Amino acid sequence: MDISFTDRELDVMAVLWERSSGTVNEVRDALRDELAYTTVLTILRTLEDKGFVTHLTEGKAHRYLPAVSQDMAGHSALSRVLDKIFSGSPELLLTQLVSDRDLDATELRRLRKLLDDRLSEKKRRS
Amino acid sequence: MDISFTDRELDVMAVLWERSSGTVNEVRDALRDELAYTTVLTILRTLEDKGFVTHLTEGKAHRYLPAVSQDMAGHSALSRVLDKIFSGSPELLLTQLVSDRDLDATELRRLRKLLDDRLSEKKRRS
DNA sequence: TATGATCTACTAGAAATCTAGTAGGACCAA
DNA sequence: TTGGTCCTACTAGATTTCTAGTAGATCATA
Repeated sequence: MDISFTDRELDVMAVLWERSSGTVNEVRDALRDELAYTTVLTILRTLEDKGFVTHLTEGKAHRYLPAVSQDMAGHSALSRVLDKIFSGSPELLLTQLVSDRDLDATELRRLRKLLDDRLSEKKRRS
Repeated sequence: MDISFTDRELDVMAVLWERSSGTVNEVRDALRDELAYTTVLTILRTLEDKGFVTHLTEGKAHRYLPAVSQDMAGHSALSRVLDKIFSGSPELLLTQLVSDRDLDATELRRLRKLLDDRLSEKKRRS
């Protein structure tokens, strides 16, 4: 299954993931750009059509919830970026990541630890 | 400057990056999907309109070249993915990366070395 | 020189995207 | 009970994306 969002849809999903759920107004307020109420509603309905969000009824309004996790979306997005832009090379991607954000030493060490843990876990299992 | 491609455009850019340049036919042959010659031409012209590729004239045909580097495109794509999907957290992104691809120990060590290098470079400069 | 192959330029149509307006229902306050 | 407010459902227009066809130029070759 391929999960992919248009730019606007991604803006909205980011809000829903961040706060776990949201009404039209909550999403609207959280968005950077000033969009009409109905515009945000339309985007949410489109996302619901595509199966990426669901909603509950809350009073007379709807509360929208993500129907796909950040992990799933991240998986799709990352594979696309990795394959098409970084020629499938995780090193290239990581290089870009650390230089882009100019990560500080603490952060770099955290990342390294992450790899260490992964390595020892791998060793243990083999 | 924000660099972003539609799905099809990205397919084409991936080909151009990989082989440094390409005629319509070369690109067409390299694409997974079977597209009409004129379809590929149209995509290249759109990309040229947007300033993402240029072309040279080669005989009666055109040879298209990327006008934006993989690095630049990668920077844009990664920031978007990082911000919107991984909440700006490089750890989350790296976690996804290593688990997605189930990288082997060699690869993991390579990535760790990359971080080590970056760390010592940082130390040296401070 | 006529013909076929190849290439670009132009055109086009369907679908998706992005934005927002209007209608109408429900609810609350005066 | 009427008027305002807030919400969804429906509708709609402009733009972009995706795909590809047609026309016309150019070049090689028979």
